[in-house]
Amino acid sequence: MKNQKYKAQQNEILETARELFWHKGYDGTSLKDIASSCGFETSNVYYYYKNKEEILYETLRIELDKLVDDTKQLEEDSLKNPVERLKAFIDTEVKKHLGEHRLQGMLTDSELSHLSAKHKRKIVELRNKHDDILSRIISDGITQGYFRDIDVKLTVYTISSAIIRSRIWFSPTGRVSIQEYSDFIFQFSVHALSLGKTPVTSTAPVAV
Amino acid sequence: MKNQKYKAQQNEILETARELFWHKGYDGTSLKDIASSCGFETSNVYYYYKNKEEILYETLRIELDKLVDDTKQLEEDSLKNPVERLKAFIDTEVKKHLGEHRLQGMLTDSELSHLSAKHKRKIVELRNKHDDILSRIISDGITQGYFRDIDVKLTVYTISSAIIRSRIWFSPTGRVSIQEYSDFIFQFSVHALSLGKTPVTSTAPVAV
Amino acid sequence: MKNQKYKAQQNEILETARELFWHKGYDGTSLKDIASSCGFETSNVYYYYKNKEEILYETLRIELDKLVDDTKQLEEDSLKNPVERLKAFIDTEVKKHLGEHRLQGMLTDSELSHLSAKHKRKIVELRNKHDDILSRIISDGITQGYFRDIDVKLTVYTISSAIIRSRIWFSPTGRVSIQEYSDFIFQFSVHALSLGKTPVTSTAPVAV
Amino acid sequence: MKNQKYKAQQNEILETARELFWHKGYDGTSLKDIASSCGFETSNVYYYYKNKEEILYETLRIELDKLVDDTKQLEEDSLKNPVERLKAFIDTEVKKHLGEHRLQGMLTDSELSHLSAKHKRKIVELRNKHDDILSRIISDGITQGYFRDIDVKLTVYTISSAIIRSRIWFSPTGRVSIQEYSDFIFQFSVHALSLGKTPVTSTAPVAV
DNA sequence: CATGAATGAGGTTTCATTCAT
DNA sequence: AATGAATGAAACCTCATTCAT
Repeated sequence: MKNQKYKAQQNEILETARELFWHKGYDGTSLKDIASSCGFETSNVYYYYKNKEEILYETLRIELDKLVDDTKQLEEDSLKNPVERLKAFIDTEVKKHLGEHRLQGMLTDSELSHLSAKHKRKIVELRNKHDDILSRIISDGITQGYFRDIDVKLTVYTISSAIIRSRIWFSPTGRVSIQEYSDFIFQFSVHALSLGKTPVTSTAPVAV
Repeated sequence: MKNQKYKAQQNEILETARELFWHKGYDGTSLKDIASSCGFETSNVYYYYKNKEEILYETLRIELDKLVDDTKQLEEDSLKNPVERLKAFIDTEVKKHLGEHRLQGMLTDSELSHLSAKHKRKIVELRNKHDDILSRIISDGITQGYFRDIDVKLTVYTISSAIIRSRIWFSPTGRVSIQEYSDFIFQFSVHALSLGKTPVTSTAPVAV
Repeated sequence: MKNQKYKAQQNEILETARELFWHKGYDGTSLKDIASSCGFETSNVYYYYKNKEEILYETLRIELDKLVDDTKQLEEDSLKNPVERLKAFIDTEVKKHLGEHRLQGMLTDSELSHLSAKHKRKIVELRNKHDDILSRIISDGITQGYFRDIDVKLTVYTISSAIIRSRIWFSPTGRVSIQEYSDFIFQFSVHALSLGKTPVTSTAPVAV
Repeated sequence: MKNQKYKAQQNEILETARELFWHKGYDGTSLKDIASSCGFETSNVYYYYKNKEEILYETLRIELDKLVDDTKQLEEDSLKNPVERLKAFIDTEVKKHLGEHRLQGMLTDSELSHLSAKHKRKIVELRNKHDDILSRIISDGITQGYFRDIDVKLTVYTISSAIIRSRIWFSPTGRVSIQEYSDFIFQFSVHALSLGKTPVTSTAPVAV
């Protein structure tokens, strides 16, 4: 049975790898990069992980596990109304993606090809489970009359894209705080989902 | 002076490289991959390009040049109203990203690190120029009373993210056509930018 | 289409590899060993062969092809009587195994496990084809009354073993010439296959 | 002074190593393979042996010691006549090579190169001692008129080869039992050593 | 205009070995 | 008596790049 120090080292490797994979991509990150960042030699990585692919898999799995965990309570429609659930969902996600322990949403896409068939299946499954949570919020909102009748899948993709890509341009030292950006995405989405006719038209400018 | 055939070959390499860079990333794409796809030997690539980095640079430069070209006419505020300009912008972009000659939006982010300092500066400059076009449309829309008062930069990022990431989940054989998705993004954005109070609230459900 | 120099280089690698595999085994031979013996760098080997396994396969395949080729004419029972065919077979084999271009019989056994499934099948097939030639000679000899009724398969194995293992102890500078050893094996075998009752018994010593 | 448990562990390592060396060769067997098969960690092997080479040496030494032990009584010419001694020798050897505790005759050849100079000398010495036992049986047989006048050394090599290589094709589940094969080799050899003129000629077929 | 041939750096991985515990 | 943790050498292999032809 592996003790605490072993698990701690595994964790450090994972954290380091995640950060590096994010910045330089899977192919662009060498095990030497990872090992050096951890302060030991390349070969020692193999004491903790079978190979590079396993590190990628663990990275992705843990990320998605956490994501699903943090949002799964929002699935229960009884708790709150869909608007509040949407707000909570976006808030959780944005903070996950931009906060201290940033999630590397991008990994989920381009790096999937490096996974073994079995691992890929597992990861896609988790990703779908996560998407389903947002889907449910949107469709509940439509059914219960909070949102207009809109394509649920496209909506999920659009909102997710905005959150995931925020990682690219968001700067912790910038003008906008994480909370402000979270609020922005929520407001943007909620306006987009608003009931009623298209509020602006291209032919007749609407006065203030 | 290089003749036409030379340029044609350069172009084929570039097109091929772009496609491969997109699918497998810069690090995941070898010059042999590119050469093989073009039907000749690796060493021949060096007759057309100095090195791999130059191919990446050209790939990015041309992409962004085209993007800027295709959208720069929308900058002139006199032509049409901002709503129409937004529609045209989104339409052009979505088609660029999802159509036959897909743009590799992703390149613009993670692959920048592979460029030399000089090349990086040039690419970032172009990207900013492109972002400015959308910025201008949004801010014109606000000034002229078409859109509500909203953070322009965040809006630009959000809309761009939705478009760029569409590449990841969009399937040409799927249920949704490119035109439909373009329309969806436009409607989504235009709702989000709509004037008036927040159309839904979390406390009072709006009846059907 | 690969030209002559390419094929010549491939051949040199193969010859070198064969010699090294024989002396040090497959696992004990590094590609650097092979490359160094050929006078170039390790990486250049990959210009000629896909990987190490392919070199092993080619080594074995060519050897066995040659063996089968050289002995297949002996299969035709019409030509000569089985005793002469046995003599010719043994002579060919011994010379193949001990002569200038020594065949590496040992490879056929222990190194099979390093081959891919497809390659292994091919090699075993060739080896069986070769064994069949000797089998046919023995069984023809029995049928035609030259040899006593003896287990054909065990006989084939026993004679083959003597020939193959000669590689281990035979010294070109030693007391015995290749021809003498070939004659010895033939005489030994022919006595062993002789008709009649067991010529010596353990209970009654046979006087001179 | 090392106690019994220590020696028992040493022995288990040796037995395991012997089996693995045989199946995969010295280079193809890792200390981890050996340790895992014994049920403990790699580093623990070093508590019992100085290094890998020592394990190989001990493996070979013990094998040959046992071989010599088991056959040395056959050396005394007074005991039985040479034919019976040959039968006993072959029987012992075949059973050693094919029985439960199979001897790894092959090791004696290709793996010698991994030994230090001192160890190599010792092993070759033991091998020669073993060969001498068979030599003595054959030469006694010739002197006492049991066998025809034949090259003793070549005979020893030929019979040994048949026995050693049996390991390669013999299958415990096959058609032939160990005892049957032992008898076969004995009969084959005894025929080969039989007195009298060559019992078959290539010119005049001998009728049944 | 293109290939042939080679190299050297670097990547992933394995493995014998060590040393502290 | 055995494990934990780490290392360094070396293995296989890939790849960008070069240069002669």
